[in-house]
Amino acid sequence: MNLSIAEENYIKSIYKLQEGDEVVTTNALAYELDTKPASVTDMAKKLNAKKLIDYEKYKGITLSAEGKKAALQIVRRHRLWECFLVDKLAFSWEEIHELAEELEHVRSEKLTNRLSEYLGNPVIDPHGDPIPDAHGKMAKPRPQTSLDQANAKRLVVTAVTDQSTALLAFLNAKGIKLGTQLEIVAHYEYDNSIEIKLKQLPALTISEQVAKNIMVRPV
Amino acid sequence: MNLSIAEENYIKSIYKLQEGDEVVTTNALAYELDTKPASVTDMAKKLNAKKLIDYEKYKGITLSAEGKKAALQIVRRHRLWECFLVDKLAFSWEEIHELAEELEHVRSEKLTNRLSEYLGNPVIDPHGDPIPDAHGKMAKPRPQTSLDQANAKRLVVTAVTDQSTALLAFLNAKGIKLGTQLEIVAHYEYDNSIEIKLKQLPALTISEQVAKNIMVRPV
DNA sequence: TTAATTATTTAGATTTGTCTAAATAATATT
DNA sequence: AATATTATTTAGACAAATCTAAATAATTAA
Ligand SMILES: [Mn+2]
Ligand SMILES: [Mn+2]
Ligand SMILES: [Mn+2]
Ligand SMILES: [Mn+2]
Repeated sequence: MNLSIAEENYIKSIYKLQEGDEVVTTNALAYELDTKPASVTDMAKKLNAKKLIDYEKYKGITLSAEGKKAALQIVRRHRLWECFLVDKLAFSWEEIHELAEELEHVRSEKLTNRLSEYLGNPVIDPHGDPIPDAHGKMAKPRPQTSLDQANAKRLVVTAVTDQSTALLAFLNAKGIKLGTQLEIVAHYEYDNSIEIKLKQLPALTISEQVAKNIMVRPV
Repeated sequence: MNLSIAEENYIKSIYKLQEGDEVVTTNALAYELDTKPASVTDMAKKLNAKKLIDYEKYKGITLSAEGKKAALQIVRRHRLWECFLVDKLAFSWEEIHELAEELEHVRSEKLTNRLSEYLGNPVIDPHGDPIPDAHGKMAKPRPQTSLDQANAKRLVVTAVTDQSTALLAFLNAKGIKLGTQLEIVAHYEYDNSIEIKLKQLPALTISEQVAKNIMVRPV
């Protein structure tokens, strides 16, 4: 099955929006891909014909087994290139997504596997997301919660769910990265903002929106 | 000026066929790009409108100053990725062209320059071709001739002009690579084949076609 | 349960890059 | 110089991916 770049981007976005087994709606996919619902309907028909998704008029989209396999390969390439850019070329985590969005479309298993090997077969990418192996198997992520719902006091940052440059740049500015340890000092009921403290730094208050996108686990 | 992948491939092929200042013909470009002359005419009109080439009906194609600049950037990316694949991922020289053909279209100056730095700012690629720097400047290639026209006896391989997998695989099999030293043992007038001797190896005879594509210089 | 709203699909158009077949221009041959 | 051959361009078509505007289905609210 030879996929175009556009088809690959659709498959990957469907995978992302599925999160388990939820049906993906036309509008959600259009928003995610920054395109129009009419375009999504067109592509849905095509991917359905290619048996990469299950799609019926008005009933939403899910990946077929084959589509899921394809998605995992694309995600693998995306995340490996992100590792390369950070580990080898010293990019920072807010610059890499865009570049990986293009590099992921170079479809060579040999290249992908060599790259993985060269990087030491990493299992998480610079944003804390797991990297599928050559067979599409992914390490189950260790239990983690978003910072706004954490109940333990002492936490470590394990991932960031929103990968927009804006959020990542904000976290950079505040010294928050993967592995950063922090303590919750206070919850403010008024706007659900949270005061946290990083080692060696003065406490700072972050908005609910930020807290929702930082994943953490205890100690 | 934002170029599509197709436009970049055209620009690069025109650059390749120009070799100095020769006018590139419609048919030659069609052959090089494995497409049809009619398609070349269409694209020529477009690139001319974008001022990347000079083109007049029936008068052939040359790159404009801007087109040449664009070409050098693409060539730079192509050859840097080839270096990466060989030096870091242990690919051999006959496997890399195809992959670089895709990687070259990731248009990020920052990525390109970081990659160059990471590789130690190489000035020749795995096929012996010079790599333009960030400003498009290329080391002038040291004087070299094709093996079939060399008159010195003791020679060193400096480049390979035909980058087809077939030729490169042949050279691999015979132990000929960049930097290989060889001696010309005999010219056979009948078919212009050449007998050569590599250190520690029995002499071998290569066809005129092969000899034409191996570039060498004395000692 | 009808009416209003929202979501989705269809119809028809557009852009990009390609093609085939036919027409025309340039070049080579007699 | 006329003719044959080759090179190039044009005309018209097509596939992929997108869009806008209109139609229709599904959902929600009254
Ligand atoms: Mn992408
Ligand atoms: Mn990532
Ligand atoms: Mn290319
Ligand atoms: Mn090369």
